[in-house]
Amino acid sequence: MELKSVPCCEEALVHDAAVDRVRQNLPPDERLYDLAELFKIFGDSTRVKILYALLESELCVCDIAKLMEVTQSAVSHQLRVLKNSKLVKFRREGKTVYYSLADSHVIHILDQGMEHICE
Amino acid sequence: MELKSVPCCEEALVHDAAVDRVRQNLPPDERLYDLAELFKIFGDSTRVKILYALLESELCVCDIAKLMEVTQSAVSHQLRVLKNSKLVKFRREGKTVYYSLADSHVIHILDQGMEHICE
DNA sequence: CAAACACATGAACAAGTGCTCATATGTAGA
DNA sequence: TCTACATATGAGCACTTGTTCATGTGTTTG
Repeated sequence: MELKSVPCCEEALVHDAAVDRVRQNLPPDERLYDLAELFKIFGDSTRVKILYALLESELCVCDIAKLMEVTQSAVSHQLRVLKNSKLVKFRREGKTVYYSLADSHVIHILDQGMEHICE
Repeated sequence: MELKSVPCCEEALVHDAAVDRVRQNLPPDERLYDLAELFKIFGDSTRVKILYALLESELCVCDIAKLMEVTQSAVSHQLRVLKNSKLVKFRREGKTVYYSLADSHVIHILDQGMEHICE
């Protein structure tokens, strides 16, 4: 993508030093991209609700659907997203599949977010 | 929205207890919705990059645009989103507007996410 | 194997999002 | 007040996303 060469703030010399310093300490683009992808997963109320539900107890797809009052299909689609992002794991027992949180990072991320909300 | 009355998993009696318990400990829908809205803000690489930049130093709009190699307009739009969510604050000095992180919650949320990425 | 159940998945569509472009607002200086 | 600069904002558009509906896959039971 090309950028127009717009005249920028003229205190350039002063700010350039700060900009360069910031640029050097910035995580690589790819990592920032991955981080945004992760938060994107948490950025949907259906998925957040699923995660909070699994925080309490391991649950099968059907139970989650009942709990949330959405279709089994919708839940299944979202569980796939969560599974791909390694946020939940699952085990099969006969016909039913039980989902649970993959690790404690999920809890910590949710907690930090909640803390900001409840200021 | 109406839901089709689909026959659900038949161990209903067993699971219903778990479902009810989970339902009771679940945060209210509105809170879950707000939480998702918060994470949605972090779910964009442009905004995440802006936040990481501000983590180092207070910066004016133009510097951020230079740093990120995007247009001033794009930065300004995103800063508005961050401002509305109380994730950044700003101060005016003549023609230029300096932005900085609103509080330390932002840092903690980013950190928790990074930790999950870098597993 | 056939039937029933739990779950997964693909297509399609409506709603939301982030960018660009053009323009408006606010500020400082002549 | 006129001009230049820094930033903000509105409209339009391409792209993404979450849901629904229909159907496919996998498992158990008869």
